[in-house]
Amino acid sequence: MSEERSLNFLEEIVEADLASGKSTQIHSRFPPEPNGYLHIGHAKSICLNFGLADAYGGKTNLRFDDTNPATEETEYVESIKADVRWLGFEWEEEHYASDYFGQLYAYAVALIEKGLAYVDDLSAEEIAATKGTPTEPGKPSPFRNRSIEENLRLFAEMKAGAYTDGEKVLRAKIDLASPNMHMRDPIMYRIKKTAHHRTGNDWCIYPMYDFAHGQSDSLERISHSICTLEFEVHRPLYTWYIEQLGIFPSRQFEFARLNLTYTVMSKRKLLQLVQEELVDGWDDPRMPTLSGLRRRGYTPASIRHFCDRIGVQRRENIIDVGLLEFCIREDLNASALRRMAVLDPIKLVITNYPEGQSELLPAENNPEWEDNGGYRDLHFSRNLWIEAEDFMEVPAKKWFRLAPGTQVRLKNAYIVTCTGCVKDDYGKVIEVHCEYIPESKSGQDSSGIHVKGTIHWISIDESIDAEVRLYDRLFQVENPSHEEGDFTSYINPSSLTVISDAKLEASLGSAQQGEHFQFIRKGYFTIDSKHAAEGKLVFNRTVTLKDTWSKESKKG
RNA sequence: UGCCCGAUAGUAUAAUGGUAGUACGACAGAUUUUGGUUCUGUUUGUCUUGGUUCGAAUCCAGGUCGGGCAACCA
Repeated sequence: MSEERSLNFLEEIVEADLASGKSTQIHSRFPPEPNGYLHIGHAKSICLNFGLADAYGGKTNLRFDDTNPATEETEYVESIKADVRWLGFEWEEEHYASDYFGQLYAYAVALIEKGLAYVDDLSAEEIAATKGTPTEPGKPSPFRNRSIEENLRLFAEMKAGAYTDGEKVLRAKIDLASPNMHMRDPIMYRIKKTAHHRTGNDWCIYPMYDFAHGQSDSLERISHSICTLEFEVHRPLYTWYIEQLGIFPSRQFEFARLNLTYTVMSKRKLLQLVQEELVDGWDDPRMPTLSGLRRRGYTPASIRHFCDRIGVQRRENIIDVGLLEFCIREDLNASALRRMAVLDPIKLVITNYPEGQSELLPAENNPEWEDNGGYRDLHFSRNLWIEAEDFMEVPAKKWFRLAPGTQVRLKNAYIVTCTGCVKDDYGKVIEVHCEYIPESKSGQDSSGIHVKGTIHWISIDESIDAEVRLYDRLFQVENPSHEEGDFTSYINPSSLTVISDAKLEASLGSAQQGEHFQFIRKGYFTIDSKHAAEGKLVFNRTVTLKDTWSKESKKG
């Protein structure tokens, strides 16, 4: 965070609250529901909550909003905790809304005793039908005026399991004519005879989110409860419960959720992609989940920087995924080791380099570092692999690479002059020929020749094989959710390309999971945590390098 | 035809009644043994109509457009 950076609206609120004494300490919380994996939209919320507390000397809790046992699982709890830690944050206290079930039940009883809640026997359909519409008031349930004693008895019976799912609910008695639909006698408790991931079969009634969230914040003394915009209309209800119960007044502030181009961000849609096997699980490297980004090779720092840069406001937004890519390139450019890898190999024969001869040439590990990050030795010989796309028999305009008669430098080695190529019976180029210039050796070049192009290469004798997985954006359109029809019909059919026979420099044979490499001129890569196995190297492409040539070549 | 929220370059985000700035992108150039990095420059913006004011992106009013709200989901 740079010093001259201006405050975002949440920081302004916090500073004002601290200055006025409204808050003495900032206490925030990240409140996920354990029913799915965290995605980059959650990262925005995490960075906001933890960042705010951090900046003002406060603390942040992790609280699982686990009030719906039907969809929640311990597996998700574990993945969420791992993802938050991976992102680089550690919470002060770990809580579960389910820890408050007893307290919440007591709160409900208190509201019944104040005549502010009643047990309703209407079915879900009947309640919906009598709720009215945004322009018409709702109609009271025939059970709305039950006595406090009867409500107390019925609610206790609900808790004791005397009724079946859906047979009765507990409703707050507020205002059926409210223009805010959430105030039209909202449901507080429903019967669900379902085992809960933490409380097992202790309960058969569960509080609704609206009856749990605000009180949970209050119980934890959360000073600033920040959430996304869609909960804005819930705020009056949240406040109503707090006031009627006379408990600590946490205050809620809403911000606009993150949207990213060429992907989807709703848990429902992400779940659909997983269930329909349109992707390889929640951690598919094309997914915007934190586990997917991690497997893809994104670093926690790059995601944190991204969240810093996108800012926070209350207006709907869609961030260009190019900004995320900029952030990871920025990070990896500074940290990743440079290595040579040929993804689409074609043979290059240096016809004037003696058969059987070879030499070791030093290559820098990272030109951004002091001393270039040290050097490793590259094996050089007569027969090399080069990238097929680095040769054009009929060169394009502004072509700096190999074509009959042109000169290029082989990175860290010699300048070569292309003398021609060999084709198969179908006219496909299968071999490129060239002659090297001995006095142009890298680091001791006395040739005086300046070439525009430099290409990467691998000595055929010393190369190793690997599978390389190239990823592109998952969707073909900027905003799949805004298109006609099912969003899955906009999936990019070439979002994954698997190369089974890439040629890598030998040093990559010892690559470890979690290490990041720049394959020179090709992009940033990391070991795939899922497909790599003993004796089988598999790399994921995190992101390509910025490619001004591809733009230039498209100009025609 | 209800209620709530919002509207600043292509995308985000500042300017808090006083010179519309920054980032990413795009474009042009320099440097470069990665068509990478780095550096320099250029381009594009206050939704609209009124009002208040010496002065409005900012305050007020009307309009337009966008988002949200009628789950026993969160």
